[in-house]
Formats: sequence, structure tokens, C-alpha cells
Amino acid sequence: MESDDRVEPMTDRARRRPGRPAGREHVVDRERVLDAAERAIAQYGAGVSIEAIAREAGVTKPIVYARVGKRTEVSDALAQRLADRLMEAAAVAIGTRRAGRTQLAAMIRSNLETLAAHRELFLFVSGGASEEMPQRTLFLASQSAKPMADQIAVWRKAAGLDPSVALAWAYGLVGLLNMASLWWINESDQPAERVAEQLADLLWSGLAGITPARPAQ
Amino acid sequence: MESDDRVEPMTDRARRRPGRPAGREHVVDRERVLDAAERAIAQYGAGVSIEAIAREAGVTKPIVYARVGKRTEVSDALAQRLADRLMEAAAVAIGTRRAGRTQLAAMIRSNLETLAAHRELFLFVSGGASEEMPQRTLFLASQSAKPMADQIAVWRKAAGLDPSVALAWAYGLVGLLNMASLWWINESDQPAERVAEQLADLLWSGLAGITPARPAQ
DNA sequence: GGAATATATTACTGGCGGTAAGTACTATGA
DNA sequence: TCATAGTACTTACCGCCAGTAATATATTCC
Repeated sequence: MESDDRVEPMTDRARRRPGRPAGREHVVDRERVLDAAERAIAQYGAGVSIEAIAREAGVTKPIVYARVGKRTEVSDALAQRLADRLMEAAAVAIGTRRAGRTQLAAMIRSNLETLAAHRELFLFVSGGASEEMPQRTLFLASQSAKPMADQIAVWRKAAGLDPSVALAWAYGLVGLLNMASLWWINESDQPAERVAEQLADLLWSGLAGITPARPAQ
Repeated sequence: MESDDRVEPMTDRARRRPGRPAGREHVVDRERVLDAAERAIAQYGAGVSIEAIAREAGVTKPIVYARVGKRTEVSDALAQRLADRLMEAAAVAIGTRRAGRTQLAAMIRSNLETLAAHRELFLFVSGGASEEMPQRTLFLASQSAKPMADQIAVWRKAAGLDPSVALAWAYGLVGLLNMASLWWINESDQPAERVAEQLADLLWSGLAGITPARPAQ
């Protein structure tokens, strides 16, 4: 009795004694925590607990708070990552294509497929109700919408059209892409390419500034 | 001592003794609970607790569960209400206008203003991360999107165009309207009418089926 | 009147976000 | 070299809340 069966709450895995570990660096840095958060989300879904994220990183909860912050801050950081990935994928998809409808369809398709690939991450990032939800949702949308708005403004100016539509269009488009992706991922069995074509049909002429003569009234 | 200071957890307001109340009807029915939920959300924000909703209704927590169900079910019920209100407002806004761009702008504007009027409710309904978030988000989007898809399919058929775009367009449009509304409510100081015009500019020609000749490639 | 049923309340459980308190290693200055 | 301060972890705890069980009172049916 009393031998060495001290309690070991840190559930399995790389257990570490309390106290400062030997070595002079952080045992896991911020980026590692975020990597672990992504893995944990992929595994357990958007409702994953902070504790589970910490476990996945091989540390304990307070470390997550020390490196990244509270849940909303983890979410914000991952939103940034996701937005970057979307931009990057879009850039690749657009590739060498000339600006035009084909480019738009390629961009939409890459958005569909990228969000599908990071489905749970997408949900983690868009989820999480609370008092300051509106600010958070907008913040994460703005990661995509702000660059998009800049691009739209440039196009519109170049075409001699009013650039003041840029922000409204950009936020609208982000919302459209998100919802359409969610729908496609969960309920549609059409290929991404087809849905992308359909959405391009909806958006292209407006984006290109092809406005039919406004009917009087 | 020992007089009558029994604990009285039911915080203030219309305290009631345990046990069945005198009278043969439910003291509050489902609709009253949902009304109270809306008031509580308006007052405390989207993160409101079930307990607060119960208090607002003048009953206790288990009654909310008995009449409506768990949090997600409250949210679903309110999503239905909100969707109904959006449809109704759109119908009013459209009014006697002839189908066309002006009608579209009026519809968008009514959407902006209706969501602004029910800001916190909108957030309560769209918030709430968990395992089955995707299904919930889609469910609530579908309240608006399904009728919209039907309408689009009718239009497209009448115009001799492919109606199979309807679902993708409808979900996309719901997402667009939601996100644009959120942006407008929180970050834009432009009048609703102007934003509605801008979005109509983006969408009208696509919706009307005015497709520019697709450039080769 | 009394059993069965209906309708409420209070009381509890479990889990999680977030933080405080405790522990062990490293660095610095006399 | 040794005490003292600082750092980087851990365990332990608090508070809140969703959801449910246990309990109390009123009605209904025989």
C-alpha cells in the first residue's frame, strides 16, 4: 500500500509531472496548439471541448489559454487559418485563367471543395453562440470579405462603374458561398463543378456589370 | 425563529407553491413560452439561459422543456417564426409591384429591415454550436430557402430556362441575405434602401436570366 | 372519500469554460 | 555556491447551465 499509485488525472498520453519541465523552451507553442485544435475538431466535431484540444496537444487546459486564449480566440485564430486557405485555394484554382466567367466558376468551385475538406473546422468557426456573436461572425466573414471587397472595387473602377457596392457585395458573396457550401456538403449529390456553374450563372452578369436597362419603375 | 423564512428559489415574480395549481388549464401554453423566449432573447441577448426564458414566462425551467423541448427545439421553433415573419414582410413589401427588379429590391430591403428588427432573435437562431450544427443551420435556412426555390423554379420554367438551379440559388440567396443583413446591421451606416439597390444590382440580371454570351473557354 | 392522474415546483447531476493555487525547473546576483 | 526570483507546467477548484429526477399539490373518476 501507499506504494506509487499517485493519482494521475492527465488522461493517459505523455503524462508529465507537475512543475516546470526540464528544458528551456515551451513544450508546445501556439501553432502546435492550433494544429492540435484542428485535429481535435476533425475528430470530435465542432462541439469539441477545450480539454480535448489540450489533450490532443499533449498538454493541459491552462496551456491552451496561455498560448491562444479562450474559446472565442481559438475560434478566431482558426478562422484566420481557414480564410487563408480559402484564398490560397482560390488563387490556385484561378491559376492562369483569364478573368471572366470561367474564372468565377473556378473560384466558386474551389470554395465549395475547400469548405467541404474542412467541414468541421468551418462549423467550429461559425458556431458558438454568445453575447458577442455578431461581432465574431462578422469578424470571421471579414477575413474573406475585406480582400474580396478590395478586388471588387478595383474591377468596378477599371470598368468605370460605381465601386461603392464593394462591401455589400463582398459580405453578401461570402454569405452566399458559405450557405451554398453547407447545403452542397450536406444535402446535394451534384458534383461541385455543376453547382459552381449554377452559382456562376446567378452571379456572373451582375459581377461583370452587365446590367439590363432598368425597366422603368 | 423558524418562522416562515422558507427558501424561495423561484426568483421573485409570481411565485407559486409547488404542486398542481388551482385551475384546469396549463398556466402557460407553448405559444406563451415562445413569446417569452423572444422577449428574453431581446432583453438578454442570444446567450440567454433557459432559466431566464422560464422566468420571463412566469414558470420554471422544466415547464419550458415540457412545452417546447430542449434548447435546440426552442431555437427551431423560433426559426420557424422568424422565417414566417420574413416571408410575410416580403409579401407586404412586394405588394402590388409588377415582377421585376424593383420588386427584387423591395424584397431585399424588407429582408434587411426585418432581420434588423429581430436582430437578437436572428442570432439566437443561427447560433449554438454542437455536434449537429450543420443539420440545424440547414434546417433553419431551409425554412426560407425551400419556398424560395419553388418560386425560382416556377420563374425559370416560365422563361424557358433550366429550373434545376433553383435549390443552389435559393440556399445561396438565403446565405447572401443573412450575411449582408448582419453586416448592414452592425457595420454599415448606409440606408437600407441603398444597400438593397446594390444587392439588386448584383443579383437582378442573373435572376432575370439575362446571361451574356458565355465567352469561349 | 380515496386511488389514479395531471401539473406544477424544488433539488440534483454532469459537464464544461475559465481561473487560482501549487509544484518543479531555470536564471541571476552576492 | 546558494538563496531568491521568475517561469512553465500541473492539479484543483468555482460557477454556470442544460437537462432530469424526485416531490408536492390539485383534479378527476369510481
